[in-house]
Amino acid sequence: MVRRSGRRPGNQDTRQSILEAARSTFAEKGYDNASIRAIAASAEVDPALVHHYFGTKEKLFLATMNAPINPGELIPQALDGPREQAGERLVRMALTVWDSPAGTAALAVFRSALSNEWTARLLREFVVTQILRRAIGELVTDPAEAPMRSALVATQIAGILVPRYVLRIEPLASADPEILVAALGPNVQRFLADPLPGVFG
Amino acid sequence: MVRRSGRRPGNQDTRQSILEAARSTFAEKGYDNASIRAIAASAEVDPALVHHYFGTKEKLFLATMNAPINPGELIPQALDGPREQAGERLVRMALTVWDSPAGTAALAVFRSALSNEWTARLLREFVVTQILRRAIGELVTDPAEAPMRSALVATQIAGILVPRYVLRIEPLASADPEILVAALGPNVQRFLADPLPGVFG
DNA sequence: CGTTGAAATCAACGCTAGATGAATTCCCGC
DNA sequence: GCGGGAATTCATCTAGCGTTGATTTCAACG
Repeated sequence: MVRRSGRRPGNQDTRQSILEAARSTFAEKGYDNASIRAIAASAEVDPALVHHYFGTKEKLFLATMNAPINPGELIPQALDGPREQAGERLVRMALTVWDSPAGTAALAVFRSALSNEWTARLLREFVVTQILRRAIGELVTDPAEAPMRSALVATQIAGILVPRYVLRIEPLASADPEILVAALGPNVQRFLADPLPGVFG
Repeated sequence: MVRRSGRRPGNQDTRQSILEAARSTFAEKGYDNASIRAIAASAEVDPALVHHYFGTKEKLFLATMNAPINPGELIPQALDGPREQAGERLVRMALTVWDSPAGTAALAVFRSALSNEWTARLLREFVVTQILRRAIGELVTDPAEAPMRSALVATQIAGILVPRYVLRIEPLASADPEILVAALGPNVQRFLADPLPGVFG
């Protein structure tokens, strides 16, 4: 029997609209403060339907993050190019991601990680294994210095993200991305490759 | 009859111990996730007593932050000294504050601000009026450039605080303060006074 | 048709939260 | 030594949460 009887899984845009409502609600309020009931209301749907589709709140969160976050394609772009401008490329990549729709999902993870334990673990593992080791680590020549230099680079990225997307402090929140690239790129570059007296040696 | 309710003999520094319990609990869990019941338990006190002393949860939070946060004395220290090392002094000051007991309160505000709306407003106003305008603004020569330069400096400070105190990512979390001063001081200095091509002009 | 089974809703459970007001106990000035 | 008021606790109230199971609706099939 190829086709079974019964109602076709019709109108699948309900599932999709729940996902979208979840993504924006999680991004806005973080994991804990985003209630399933609020998500359901935002999708104009019964709360129980959310469970029907996604099971638990954790699974809904993971489903929300699963689609948009896929660093596999972006990272090579950041690595490709002259070494002296790697700093600028990293900043530009971060801003591009966070200004895109996928950035909403990233913001959700980030905001949640700051107040919830298991989402924090999620973010930490993702950042360490995917971003720091895989991307930034490649750009640092001396392996012994890689952990500290990667962490310092992360410092710069977090430094933009928090004021610009989480706290929305002006003039950073509405600054043109290229201005931030010009401002922060050299600092990132310094952490990647310049000698750091007082830190190493 | 077993003595269950009623006034406790001696030791009426209860109010103070509630404040301390509140401060550390807020710092650890943020505003929303810190329950009055947990604070009361940590102070070995009935939850209703917390309300008796402080009214609402918001008022308790404000009372908790009121005492320790008083930047009036610190800021002159950061301003005093050679202009070329102002960046390092700012970083050192930030780390000193956050490593002190008062830093617990600051951490509470900061962590709360990342997931809660009204505490975010609280932090924004405090940062903008007290820190940015009053302190960092003094160090920037061109007034037209002050807002952006101050914000960029704030970027650097936030960049250390989040990984070091909120997320506790190594090796930043346990790095010696002077190492971070050496690493980040020059970046801050650049934002304070160096020409920023691509940002201004 | 009638059957089927997914979509969607309803009503409720158990839990935790902040808040309230009455009741109880004790300190302190008189 | 006594009475008022502050300190402390108790028992609740209300509201919202995630979750569950029963129930209803309805398009697609034989």
